[in-house]
Amino acid sequence: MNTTTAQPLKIGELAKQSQVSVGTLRYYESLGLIIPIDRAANNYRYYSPEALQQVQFIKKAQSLNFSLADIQNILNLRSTGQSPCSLVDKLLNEKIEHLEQQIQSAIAFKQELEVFRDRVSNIPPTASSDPTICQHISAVSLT
Amino acid sequence: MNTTTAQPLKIGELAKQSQVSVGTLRYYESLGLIIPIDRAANNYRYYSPEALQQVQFIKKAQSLNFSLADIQNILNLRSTGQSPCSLVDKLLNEKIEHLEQQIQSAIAFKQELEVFRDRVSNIPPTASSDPTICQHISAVSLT
DNA sequence: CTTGACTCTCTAGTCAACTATAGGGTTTAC
DNA sequence: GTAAACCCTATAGTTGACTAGAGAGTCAAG
Repeated sequence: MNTTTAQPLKIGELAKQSQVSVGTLRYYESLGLIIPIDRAANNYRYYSPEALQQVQFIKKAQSLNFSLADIQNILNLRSTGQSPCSLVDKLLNEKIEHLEQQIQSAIAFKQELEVFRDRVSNIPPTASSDPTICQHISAVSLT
Repeated sequence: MNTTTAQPLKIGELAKQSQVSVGTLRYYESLGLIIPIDRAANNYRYYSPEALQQVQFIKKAQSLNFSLADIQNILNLRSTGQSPCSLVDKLLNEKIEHLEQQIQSAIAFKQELEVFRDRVSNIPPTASSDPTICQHISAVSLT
């Protein structure tokens, strides 16, 4: 569809484009997260251009606390005998729900930290070098 | 202030109340995250009741991707020579900012997963047992 | 036709955050 | 006054997610 002819990538190219090390890519493969479309006669890995998006998906999910095992459960369904749809659906619903909880939790925690910060910055200099500040810190903003 | 007389806790009690193992509490102490108010003659650790809140704070921060080192930076300021206020303020501002980014990112990712889920559940059964589903999965919802 | 940049496999090391175990002392309930 | 349940230190092991290194094959430029 694109004007640029989409050629298979060697691992080093995928690494550079995705900002993920070659070692990490091979590690991901060992977990079944990304699989090269081909191994040429020379035994080099060749990746489809979509692999780049897949790696970015992995990175994004990972930055949101998904473990590689989680991600594998989402991505690597080919091997399961059952129809993937209901499975994916279930998994995704769980993940979406969990994400929603995390968002709410993060919003609340951010507010707590803000209250905390404002409290701390209102403590006069003399008081703030008081060792008991730590007691305050530990007691503030902890619902 | 409370009607319940607040007595120092032994490590097992703190563990039970905070749902954190005794081993983990000792580990936290080794990092300087929680410090017992006292060591009795028997060498047992005794914690103030506020320690419970502190442990909950740690757990909450941790669930939001703060490392124990991060948390220690926030909590354990007693030892720094400089006034903690500006330091805490800086740290907290960074953390709040980062949390805000994570929230936005999580919201966006959640939406992506929802789109993804809806796409998957619209694939007819025959298609969904097609091995190429994985190609779709890897190509969908990956901004 | 060789040199340097790439690739391969396999094994081992690292770091964070725990968890478990050994070997011993203490407290509490009966 | 003893047995169970607790506490102590110190060390070692585990898990997840990598990172590094050895030893060897491959490809592209000059």
